[in-house]
Amino acid sequence: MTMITEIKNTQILPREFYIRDDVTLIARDLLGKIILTYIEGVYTGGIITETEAYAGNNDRACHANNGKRTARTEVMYARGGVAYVYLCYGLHSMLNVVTNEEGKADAVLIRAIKPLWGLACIRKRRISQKKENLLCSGPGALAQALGIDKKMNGLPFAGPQIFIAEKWCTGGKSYLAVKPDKVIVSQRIGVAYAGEDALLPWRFIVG
DNA sequence: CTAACGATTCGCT
DNA sequence: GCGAATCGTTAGT
Repeated sequence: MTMITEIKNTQILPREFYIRDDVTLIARDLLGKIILTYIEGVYTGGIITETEAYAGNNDRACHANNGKRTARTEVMYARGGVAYVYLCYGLHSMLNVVTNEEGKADAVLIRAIKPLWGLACIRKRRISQKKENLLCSGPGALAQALGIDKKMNGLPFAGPQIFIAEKWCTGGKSYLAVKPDKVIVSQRIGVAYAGEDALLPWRFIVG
């Protein structure tokens, strides 16, 4: 009964949010935003707490560096606001937010969230993880917690399967994205192969 | 076709 | 701290 009201009050991030040229700015701005998936009738999600920026040009850590086009990277060239999901080490799905206009292959890797919605379901998906604070920390863990895999590659963050929002209404309550008052900046994880580009301060954590 | 490896995680020492 | 798990993607033969 309250469903219609809830949907109406929810504020999905507008497409313009993603269509900006500075991917590091977007990576920062994503901190504190609300992210959820809707799978088999269950919403799971939380607040974004850690991101990394990857730039299509002049960033050797980026899969689509300097125009590299393969079947896997193709979605990175799409218009911003859709998901880039790929499998890492044969077992972990990585969730990225594609940004910038069509043809510019920037993306933001979501590395961690603070889980708030669908905790029972999240714990079920993360059955092997006993520590509550590690449920959604790390890109592979986070994707597993939210039920994200390659099937979600290319889906828009405007829903209905995956959402990023400024405001989310559920259970008669509304939640606003929180602007972190402190952001810790550091080098990106696991990109040593990128040479000098591995040193770029493009990892952002809510402090 | 083949081989090497990765934007990682977890359990064990 | 170390190493196994595990397979799609990629580049090279």
